[in-house]
Amino acid sequence: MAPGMRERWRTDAMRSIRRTALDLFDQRGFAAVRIDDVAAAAGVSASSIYRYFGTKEGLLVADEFDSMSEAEVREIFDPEDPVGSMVRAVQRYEAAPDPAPDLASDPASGGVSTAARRIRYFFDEPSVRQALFASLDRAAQRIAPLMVSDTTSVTQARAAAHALAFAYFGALEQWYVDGGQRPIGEYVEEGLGPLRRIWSPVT
Amino acid sequence: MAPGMRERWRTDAMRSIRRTALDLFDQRGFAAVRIDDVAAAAGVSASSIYRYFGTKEGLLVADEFDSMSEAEVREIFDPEDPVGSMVRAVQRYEAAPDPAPDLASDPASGGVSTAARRIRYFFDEPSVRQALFASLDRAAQRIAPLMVSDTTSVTQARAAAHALAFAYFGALEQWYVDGGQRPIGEYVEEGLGPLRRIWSPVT
DNA sequence: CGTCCGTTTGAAAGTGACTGTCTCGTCTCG
DNA sequence: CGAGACGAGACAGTCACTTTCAAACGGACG
Repeated sequence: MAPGMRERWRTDAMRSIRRTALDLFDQRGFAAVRIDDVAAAAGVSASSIYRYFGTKEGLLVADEFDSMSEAEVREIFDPEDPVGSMVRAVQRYEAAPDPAPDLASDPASGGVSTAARRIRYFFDEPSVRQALFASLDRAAQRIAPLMVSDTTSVTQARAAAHALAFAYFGALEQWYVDGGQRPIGEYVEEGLGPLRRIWSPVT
Repeated sequence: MAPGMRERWRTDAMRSIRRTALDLFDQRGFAAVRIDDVAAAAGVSASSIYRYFGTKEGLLVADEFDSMSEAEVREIFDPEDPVGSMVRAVQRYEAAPDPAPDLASDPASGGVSTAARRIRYFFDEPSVRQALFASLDRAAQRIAPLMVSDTTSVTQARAAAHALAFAYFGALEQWYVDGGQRPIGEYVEEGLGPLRRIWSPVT
């Protein structure tokens, strides 16, 4: 359970790098910022950034889902109520405080959480959008096996998993397009609501 | 209506380049083939390949949908029966002959249509898979507005469009994983079938 | 048939994301 | 405290992709 100093330092470094990168992206634009710039500003080497995040887009698209164990996935995702699971997941995400809540809020961030600031790139920056698709795809691959049942074939489970993951994306995009006035959860509930008619709790 | 020699030559060149690229990919693997190799083998410049296809993945992921007019999309996609539309679309694709049916079948191709040979890369090559996602995303963006109705909000339409497009992908992947024994149409029908309970013909 | 114009092509140089390898410093464990 | 494992930085290399520019080509018109 004790992670060891090494691992903890790595986690802290990753948070710091991501914050630095986000600040730079907001200032100069995603395309205009090079990995070297982020590395220099964060005080690490470019190699490390690739070790940590894999790609430039990885700085924005965190795969909390990827690092979850099978058990954790099962806990979050209920095959009996997939739509409700997604709604709860996004509500938890929305309510969750910053992974690195800064005591002294950075002037560049304007007090907005990094989670909220990242989302803009999901929809405006094509390459980031693509990376997000890849992330949703991986998530779908993980929940698909959980959906197989007596009444749901492997093919149907696979289709359903991708349908859920990307319908979720669609709802999120609409939330973004609308300027994020109403809470995200409502959009997911509204957008995915019709899917309850297929996989509803207590069928 | 007469396209002019220039345009026709361009179309022929594109077909030829794609065939050449596919042959090279099959021989040496996608990653091991450079754009320069394709250019040299096809007798064009690398610049032209980027002009024609945009990216290396574009050589495999053709966006017939992108080049369709609004009217053509409306003709193919029936908002009253979205699932049926997808099934019919894939059946048409499956039945359609090669865009460039070779009189003398290339020994490298083994008589398999280029359409069938391409699919392998959709699922095995990560970057191609991503490019396909982008293509499905664009398709979803186009059909989403068509799905808005009295009973379907903008949010629901957007979610539904992405759900349909990517559920389709899931069904296709299962078809591929199974080794493509049964026809694709059956997989799409099976995988997307449950969605009929939401948007069925003659509600 | 010759000429001019607009579009397209190829050539070439440049950019930057990403990879592989090596060495060195630092943490962990005995 | 020392041996070994492990991760970070430095560095060179590859290649997808972009931009620019001059030459070549097709098409319309005299």
